[in-house]
Amino acid sequence: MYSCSDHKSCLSDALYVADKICQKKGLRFTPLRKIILEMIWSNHEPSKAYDILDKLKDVNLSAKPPTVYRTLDFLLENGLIHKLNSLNAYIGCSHPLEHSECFFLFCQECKEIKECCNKELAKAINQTASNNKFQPMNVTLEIQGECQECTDKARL
Amino acid sequence: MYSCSDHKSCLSDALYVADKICQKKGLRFTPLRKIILEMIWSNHEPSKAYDILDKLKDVNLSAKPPTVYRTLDFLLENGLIHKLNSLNAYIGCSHPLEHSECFFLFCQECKEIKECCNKELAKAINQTASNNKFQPMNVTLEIQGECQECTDKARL
DNA sequence: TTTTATTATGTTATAATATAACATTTAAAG
DNA sequence: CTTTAAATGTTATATTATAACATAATAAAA
Repeated sequence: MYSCSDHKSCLSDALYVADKICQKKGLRFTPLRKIILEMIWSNHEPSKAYDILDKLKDVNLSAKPPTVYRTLDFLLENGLIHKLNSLNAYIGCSHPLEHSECFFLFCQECKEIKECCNKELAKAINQTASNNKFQPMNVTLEIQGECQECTDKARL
Repeated sequence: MYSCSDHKSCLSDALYVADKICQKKGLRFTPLRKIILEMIWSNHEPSKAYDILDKLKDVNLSAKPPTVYRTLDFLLENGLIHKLNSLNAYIGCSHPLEHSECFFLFCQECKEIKECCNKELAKAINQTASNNKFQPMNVTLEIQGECQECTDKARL
């Protein structure tokens, strides 16, 4: 799905923005937080907590689940990553702080995630909630399917 | 959130429809499947797999996780229940077979779920997918927040 | 600059959710 | 019937996540 011509810049941009945000909010972007965010941004696929833990053990032999989950919580709380509930996995946020409602397209073929934020859709969701006299606080919208590239490949 | 004046009829309707659907599809609506669907429909709150297992043990002492998960899989596959990914819980489908895309409102206060299916919203989602050249196959839309009744109560 | 408070991380243990693999039973089809 | 297929039983284990308490590192106050 992704055609980022230079993934290194996806990664470095994400780290740069994360650092900025932490500075602005007076939060500490510690080495642990940085390395885990780096791992999550190593590609555009969702990362599983225990896979992160395994990688982390290469660096820190004594890493344990709470090490990872605490860091994921920090990153989630500060909008630097998202949790994909339908996959029990985590993905870097491609535009932290810019909005609150993010939607996800997950290609079951190439396993890549695309974060797509669309005001029309957000509006439609809020309208639906409103029609039901419901005050939305947290929206999970995850669309699984197949991206164009994979559909094209399958046709060959 | 719910004001079903007579919940017994929610339950009996659901069981009746499930039975009909199984007949139509040539599937067996066994006692186990029926009792678990009944448990799920005992209220409008999401049911957790291990809570179902605990209840099931009252009836069948030797019930074990696969007993429950297999039955949940059957009910899911045949559109009789939905899984709420953001809660790791299950809820009865309020209109099996009538459509494929169901959205959920979950009130964090009263814990009730409302299934809300809205063509406009489904259209907006498909449009978003289409704009991203993406073929949707499975949509998870779960809105957590507060229902009117609970908001009103809090104001008193 | 030392002390104190706060935040982050380490560590042990366990909870909660879910599935694999194989055995047995039950019901359906021939 | 009896053979086959579907459902359920059973044992074991995988996967995901958190509670609770100990220690270390940093920041703030004195």
